[in-house]
Amino acid sequence: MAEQSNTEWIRETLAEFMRTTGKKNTRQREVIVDVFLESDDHLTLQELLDRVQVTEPNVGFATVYRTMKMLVEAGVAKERHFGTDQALYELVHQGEHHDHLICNRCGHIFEYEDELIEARQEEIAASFGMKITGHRHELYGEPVGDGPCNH
Amino acid sequence: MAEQSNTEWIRETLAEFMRTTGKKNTRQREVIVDVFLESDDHLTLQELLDRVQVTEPNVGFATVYRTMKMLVEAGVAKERHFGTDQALYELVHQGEHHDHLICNRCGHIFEYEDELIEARQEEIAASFGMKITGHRHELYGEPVGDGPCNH
DNA sequence: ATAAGTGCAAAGCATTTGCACTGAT
DNA sequence: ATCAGTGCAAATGCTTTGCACTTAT
Repeated sequence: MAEQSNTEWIRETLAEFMRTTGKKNTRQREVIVDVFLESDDHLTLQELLDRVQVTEPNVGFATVYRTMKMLVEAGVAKERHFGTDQALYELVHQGEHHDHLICNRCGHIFEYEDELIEARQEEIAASFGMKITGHRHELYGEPVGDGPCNH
Repeated sequence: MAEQSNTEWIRETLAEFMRTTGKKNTRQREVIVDVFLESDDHLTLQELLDRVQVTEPNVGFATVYRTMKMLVEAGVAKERHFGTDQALYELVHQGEHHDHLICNRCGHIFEYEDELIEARQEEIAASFGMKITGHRHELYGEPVGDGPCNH
């Protein structure tokens, strides 16, 4: 299945990164990576820590913090900031790119991909003599009706 | 000129807001608003404070902080967060909307408006049964050539 | 008079770091 | 043996707030 192969890709990419940069394999990092891989969601450091501590109660916040930074550096995780000042971490899916639509009512995060917008961004940048190295596109909204949302 | 009339619009909108919500006019607020209006730029609270203190050395950080929050509430200022965790404030221009392209090399902030993207966002939201209440679109990039940029 | 505003300093809070100890290679 | 990793607690950095005093209405 696709999910399985992305997990494989992440593990391999990370292993390669760690080999190249001389990082060591530790029990803590293994657990953190496992927890992160198991949840295809947007998690705060605290949520990650809580889940890690189920297996390894002694792991500290700083270790999760540093490990997630490493995953971002290795290119297998992304750090996001939606409205709040708390960082959220999400898995990178090989070769994919997506942006986010956040429901104001329940906090649900939708993901979307749009070629048209991506292309348009490049044109805009070019019109200023620039090329894009990164971007951030977040939509905030609410359900069209006004019942409670079922996201 | 157009800039003059936007200043008028801001002053009137703000006066109306203050009247309606029972806020008082103070010397501090006048100076802060003047400083903010004079600079059509993206300013941190500290930068605003520095400029305010040229005229009114006793004004404190908290007053600038609270005044800018009020301006945002009144709809005449916007608070932005580009990359750093420091808030930047910018003037609202009546009836206008724009997004930003930030130069990684020199920090210059370009502003752009794109109907096509705006429309596309609505379509995307609609495809999830949502309507947009707000959005955030930031492009980060660098000059096409590799000389130093002259922004 | 009275309710809002101000300035200061302290509190919040998420993030980041210094350091002595532990553990992987 | 060596050097990276860990856990803790303390330090940051920006933002926010409590409080006693001041000022606009």
